[in-house]
Amino acid sequence: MSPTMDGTKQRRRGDTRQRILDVALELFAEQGYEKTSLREIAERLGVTKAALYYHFKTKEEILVSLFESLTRPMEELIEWGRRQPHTLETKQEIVRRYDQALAGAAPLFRFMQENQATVRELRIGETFKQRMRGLKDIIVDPDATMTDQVRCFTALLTLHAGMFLMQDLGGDLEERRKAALEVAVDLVTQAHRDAHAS
Amino acid sequence: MSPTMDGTKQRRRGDTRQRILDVALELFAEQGYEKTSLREIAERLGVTKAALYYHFKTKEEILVSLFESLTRPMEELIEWGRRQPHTLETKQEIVRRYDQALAGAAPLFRFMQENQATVRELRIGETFKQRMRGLKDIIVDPDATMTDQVRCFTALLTLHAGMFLMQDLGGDLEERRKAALEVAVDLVTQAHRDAHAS
Amino acid sequence: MSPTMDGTKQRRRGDTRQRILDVALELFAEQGYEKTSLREIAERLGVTKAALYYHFKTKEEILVSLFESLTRPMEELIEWGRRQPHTLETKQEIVRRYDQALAGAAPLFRFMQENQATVRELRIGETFKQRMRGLKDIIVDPDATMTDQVRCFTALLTLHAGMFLMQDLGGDLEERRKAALEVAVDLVTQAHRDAHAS
Amino acid sequence: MSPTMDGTKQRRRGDTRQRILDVALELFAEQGYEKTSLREIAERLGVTKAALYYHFKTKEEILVSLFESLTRPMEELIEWGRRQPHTLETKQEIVRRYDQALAGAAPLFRFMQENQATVRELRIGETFKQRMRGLKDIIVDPDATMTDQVRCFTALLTLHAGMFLMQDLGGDLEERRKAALEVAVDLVTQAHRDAHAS
DNA sequence: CATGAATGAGCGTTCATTCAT
DNA sequence: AATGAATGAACGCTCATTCAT
Repeated sequence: MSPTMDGTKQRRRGDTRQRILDVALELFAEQGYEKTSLREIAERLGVTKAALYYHFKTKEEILVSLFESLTRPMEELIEWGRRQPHTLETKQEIVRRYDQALAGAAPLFRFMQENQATVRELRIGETFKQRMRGLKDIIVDPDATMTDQVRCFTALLTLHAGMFLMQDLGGDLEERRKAALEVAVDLVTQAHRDAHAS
Repeated sequence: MSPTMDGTKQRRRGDTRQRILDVALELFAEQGYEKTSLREIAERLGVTKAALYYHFKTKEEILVSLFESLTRPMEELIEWGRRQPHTLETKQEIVRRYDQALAGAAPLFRFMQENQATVRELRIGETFKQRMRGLKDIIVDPDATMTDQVRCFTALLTLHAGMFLMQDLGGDLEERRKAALEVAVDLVTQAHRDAHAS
Repeated sequence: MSPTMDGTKQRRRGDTRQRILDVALELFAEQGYEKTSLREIAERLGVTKAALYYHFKTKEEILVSLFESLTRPMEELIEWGRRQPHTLETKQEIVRRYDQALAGAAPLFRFMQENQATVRELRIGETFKQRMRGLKDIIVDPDATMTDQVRCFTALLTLHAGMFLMQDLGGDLEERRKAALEVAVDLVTQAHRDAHAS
Repeated sequence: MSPTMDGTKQRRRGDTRQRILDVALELFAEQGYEKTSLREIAERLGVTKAALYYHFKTKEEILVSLFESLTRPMEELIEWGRRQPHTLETKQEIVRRYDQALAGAAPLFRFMQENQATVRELRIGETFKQRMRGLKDIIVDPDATMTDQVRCFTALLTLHAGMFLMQDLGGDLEERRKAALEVAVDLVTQAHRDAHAS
């Protein structure tokens, strides 16, 4: 009965923590945070609730852990953006890279979008808000008119919507994402040109 | 003991139902649907939980009632839009009027936006989805390119964002709303022109 | 708008009390006492719960009233039986008449049978027990062997069973009742003969 | 802190599930199913309501569990009976053994008898009905006259009555049971003889 | 590394009942 | 003769969390 036996069960040794995260993300995204109980997560994994508490101190910590690992790219993007000159090219590149970051952690972002009320009261709420502010500061020119500021903000929104909300437009996901990216780049470009017009 | 006596208690006779709706909307918008308990609503009103059940069959019914009464203008807008020719002017007018509808029921729309995961599982979820689809069908030209379809969809999003999400842009609410409306109209216009270019 | 107008509503004037009893009996028999709520009774009648309280002091009183009016024949039967000589013919006649009494208030007796646990804690519980004891004293000879006493008791049971429990035996209700009556008479007769054998 | 310490608390380790069943049966039989609340059961055990839910999914499941474990002998009896020839001796033996089965789970059977209305709506209702049908099919000859079929059915009833209903006949329980058994055997015998008379 | 057993707080809901009108 | 509005108590159930083993 060595623990290294590669039976279906034993093979999983040590990655329980990751499996918890996987299942939790799936369920959080599907049903929301409050409607997903630890019992449900545990059952789907074939372990007991208490096992979850070996790996995480609270339910919220599971979410924090998911958030931190999955939004690393977004954080790096902001850091990168901060060091760039505020040129049009930078802004366009930010938009393109943010689109990538979104796609890379789609379930989490979907969750964040659909559970805003919940997230607001959680530790990650403020963190996320700051990230969005960081992004905004890069692509929004503070001297621009309010209208152009809105355009830039909307650009970010469009990317989110392209991933999660525009199913009614038909076409497949990739097509919609591509179009959304185009619109987003367009908005940022337009805002930039307005601001730097002679 | 005339019913017009303005005693703190007697004055309230008969309007309990409306007071429940008021308090519920306030709390739903503030904390979310699941985190708002009937106990909380009742306590804030100075009645017992059971009293709520005299006026509404379930917790969900309170929300349904709020939804139905507060989205009437949106419904009427869609009906009006359907009867109009699909001209640019109509689309612009829809956007303007939708902005009005949003402003008139801001707390509810904020609630809908921040509790999407919850709403999706509730009766009003599907209804709301259909409404949004209805709006989309009016301002989105089905023959347009995907990019222009996204532009129209984004226009609607921008209005929502103008009300709830753009606080970081500074300025006051009215300023942001005006700018958002401008961007929205612009997006719809651009999409329309693309589609009807020679 | 005279109250004597024979509109569907107005015609019922004054017999609401009886209509409550009718509906209550139907529901009590169908679903049991505890599972039948006053709300349900009121709704089915198209009145409010409070109206029930105009006619009856408590839920239990509705049942008491049903019981008292529907078991009058049983009471009279016992009074009659007490005045008769304890002959075989009397006993047989008691069985026959009890069969009639049962048939005349079948829903109530079904209710009593299926809700014994509940009835035991209600006011009518003791009353009913005394009635059964009264019946027993007439058809059971106190000097008889225990076996013969059981036979007589079983005779009564058989009648109940004939009305409510023997559906699995096939045939129609009348056929089963006739057979049950025959068996009951038979049991009483056998008990009597045993006791009076030389 | 050895688990064999006979402290009032420690001794109980691991048998909570059984203690729940014991207390539940006692209360269900005494007061009925609906009038017995989980709070009551928990309090009597010195645990919280939630503890019950660790061991059973629902209140109904407690009853199902009681039913299944306590009616095993009845089930085995039916299986045995089905494999026997349909002789008089078999039928008599079934009656005797059923008497034993009843005595072995008296509180449960008393509960089933006194809560028929409730049981009918529960999962065990149909199961129990099928069991009774199974028993009936063994001791009731389908070709017999309705009267003889009723006799056989009555035989089973008599056994039930002997355990629960015949307290008014005086004597002690054992005496009544013996007499009831005698009457039951007699009824079955009589039915069999009628059917197989030349 | 994980389980078994349990808790305390709370939830949405239902009920019989009351009472001023 | 009946309603509208409300209550207090209870119910079955679920949850995140704890802790000895």
